Amino acid sequence: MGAKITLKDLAKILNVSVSTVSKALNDNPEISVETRTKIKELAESYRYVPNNIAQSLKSKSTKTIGVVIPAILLEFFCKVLYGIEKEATARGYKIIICLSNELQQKESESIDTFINGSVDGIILSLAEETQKTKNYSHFYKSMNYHLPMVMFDRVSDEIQCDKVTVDDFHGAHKATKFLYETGCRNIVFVNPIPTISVGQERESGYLEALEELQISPMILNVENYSTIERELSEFLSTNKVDAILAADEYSAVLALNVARLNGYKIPDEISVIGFTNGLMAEHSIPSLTVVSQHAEQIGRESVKALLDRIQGQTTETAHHVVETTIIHRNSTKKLV
Amino acid sequence: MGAKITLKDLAKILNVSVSTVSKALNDNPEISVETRTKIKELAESYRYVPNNIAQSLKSKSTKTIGVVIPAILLEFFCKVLYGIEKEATARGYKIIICLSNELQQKESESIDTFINGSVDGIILSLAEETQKTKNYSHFYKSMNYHLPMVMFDRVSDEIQCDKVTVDDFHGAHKATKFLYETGCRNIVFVNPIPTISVGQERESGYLEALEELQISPMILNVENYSTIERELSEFLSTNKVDAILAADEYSAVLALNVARLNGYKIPDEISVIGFTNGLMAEHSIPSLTVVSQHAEQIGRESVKALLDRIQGQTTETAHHVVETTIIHRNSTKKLV
DNA sequence: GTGAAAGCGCTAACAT
DNA sequence: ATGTTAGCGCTTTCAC
Repeated sequence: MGAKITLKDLAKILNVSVSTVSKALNDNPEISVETRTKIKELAESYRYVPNNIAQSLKSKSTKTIGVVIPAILLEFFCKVLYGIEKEATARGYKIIICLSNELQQKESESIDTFINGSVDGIILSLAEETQKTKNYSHFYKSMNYHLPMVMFDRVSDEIQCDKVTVDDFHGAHKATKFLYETGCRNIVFVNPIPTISVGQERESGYLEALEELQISPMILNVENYSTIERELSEFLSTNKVDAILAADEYSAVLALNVARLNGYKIPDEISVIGFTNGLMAEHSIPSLTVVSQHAEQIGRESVKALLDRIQGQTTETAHHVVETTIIHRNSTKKLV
Repeated sequence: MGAKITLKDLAKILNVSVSTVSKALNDNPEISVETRTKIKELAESYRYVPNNIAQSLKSKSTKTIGVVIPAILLEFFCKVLYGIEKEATARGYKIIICLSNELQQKESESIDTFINGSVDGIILSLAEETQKTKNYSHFYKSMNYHLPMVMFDRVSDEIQCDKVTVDDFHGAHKATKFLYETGCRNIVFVNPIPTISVGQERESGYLEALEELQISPMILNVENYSTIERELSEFLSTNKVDAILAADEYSAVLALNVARLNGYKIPDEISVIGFTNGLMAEHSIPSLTVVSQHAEQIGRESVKALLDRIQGQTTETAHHVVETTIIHRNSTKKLV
C-alpha cells in the first residue's frame, strides 16, 4: 500500500485537530457548516478515503462475511455463492472466500483464518471428509469464539448453529411420486454421495415415497463417478427398471447416457430425474428433468440468517428450509 | 464478535506487561525461556488468537487480495478463481471477492471497496460494459492510490498494469489451421462476444490464419445467444460451410446442435471447434473439440504477478501470456 | 529480562 | 464550535 493520506495529514494542512476533521467528514453538526465544507473539499481534492482497517479496529465490526465452501467447481456452490454475494453486497457486506476442497484439514484452517477478527460471521457448507469422519472438533473451537455461523446444504445435527438446507427429503419424495404418477413402477435410486447428508436425505425421501406406494426399493450406491456407467449398465441388464432417480446432477447425466446407449428409449422405456439444475442437465440429450434446489436462494437465506444473528435479532438457532421444485424436461414422461 | 481475549487480558492475569506477552508469543529471545513457555501455555489455555485487524493496522499489510470478476456463473471465471484461491492460500493470502456482473458501476464500486486499505492488491477482469464503453475512469482513481493491480483475460491497453492473458490470437489461429489441415475450407467464425477484447483477439487470429491460407473469411457476429440458432441456421442454408469456429463455449454448443439438427453429419460434413474447456463442451453430443485456456493457470499466474509486485520484486509492468491448447474430441475430424 | 511508551488511523466521550 | 484525550489490539523502540 502506498503512502495514503490520513485524517492526520488533512488536519495538519488545515491547522485543525484530527477529531474536527473526522467529525466534519462524518457530517457531525457539532462542526460549523463552514469548516465542514472546507474540510470536505480538501478531503475530496486529496482523494481521501478512510482506512477501513482502522475503522474496523475501532468499531469491532468488519462488515465482512467469511464463506467456506467445499468446492467452487461444482456449479451448485457457485450459484449459492452468487446468492451470497448478491445479498451481502446489498446489505453492505463484503465476502472472503475459503475453499475446503472437501478436506477436513482445509476446512479447519479456513475457520482458523476467520476466528482472528477478520470477519463478523461465517457461512459454511461441510466438506465431504468431515461428513464422513464426523469429526467436528474444529467447530467446537470456533464456537468458543462466539463467531456467528450459518451452515447451509451440508449440515450436521451435532453442531448447534443456524442452518439453511434444501428440503432434499421432500425433493426426492416428490420426484419419486412424480415418476410413479407417470407410470413408472421400477424405480432405482442411484447414489454416488451416500456419505454426505444430502445424499442420505434424498435416499430417505425416495424410500418413504416407495413405502407409501408399497413398492420395493432398489438402491445402487456407487463409490465414484468413473464406475457408475459400468455398474449401472450391469444393473440394468439384470433388473427390470423403468425409472432412475439419481442423487446428483453428474450421476443423472451419466445414467441418462448409459440408458440411452443401452438402447432404452427415453423417457418411454426409462425415465430419468436428477438433482441440481445445472448446465449439464439443461444441455444433456434429451434434456434432463431435475429437482432444482434454488441454490441462489439458499445463498441469500444464509446471508439473511447470519446478519440477523450478527445484529442480534435472533435468539434460538433456526433451521431454514428451502423447498425444491421439479423442473420438467424431456427425460420424463408427461403427466396424463 | 464476542468478547475475545486480548494480549492485555493475558498480561493482567500474569501480572506482566503487554509487550512482554507480545514478545513471548512471538518467540522473541529477549524474553526468558521460562516466561515464554509460561505465557504460551496461558495463551493456549485461553485459546488466544491474535487480532488480525490490529496486526494489519500495525503492519500496514492485510495479506488479502481483492478479486473482481465479471461473473461467477461462467465456468471460466470459476476456474480462474479456483487457481487464484489455490495460489493465494499457498502463499498465505486470503481473497475477497466482488462481482461486477458485467456492469461498470459495480466494477467501480468494487474498486472503491478495495482502495480503503482492506486489501494489498487487486486482481481483476473487465466487465463487458466497461469494455464496450471504454470508460476507464474508475481505474485512474484506483491507480492514484498505488494499489497494485493485475488484470487478467479481459484487459485494456489503456490501463497500465500487470496483465495475464490467454493467447487468444494464437488459439484461434491454431484452431483455424487445424480445421484446414483436417480438410475444411469453408470455415465460419461465429462470434457472440465481438465487443470484448478476447472476442476481438480470436477474430484476429482467425482472420490471420485464413489470410495465410488464402481463404476468404466468413464472420457471423451475433447479438445474443437466443438468436444464434436462428441466425446460424439461416446462414448454413445460404452459405457453403464445412467448419464452424465459435468464439465461446455456449455458442459452440449451440452451433453444434444447429448443425446436427439441420442434418449435417458431425464432424464429417461440418466440424466444430469452440473456445473454453467446460462441462458443456465435454458433455455435448458429440463431445466438442475446444481451445482450452488453462483457466486455473491464469489464476495462479495472476496471483504470482500480483505478489511479485506487492513484494516489490518487479519494476516494469509485465504482460504474461498463457498459451492455449487444443483439446481434441469428436466434433472435429482426425488429422490424416 | 522486563516494561513503558509511542504509534498504526480512526472515533467519541469529554473538556474548553 | 473546536480541541484534548483515551482507546481499539497489536508491535517495536527505547529505557531500566
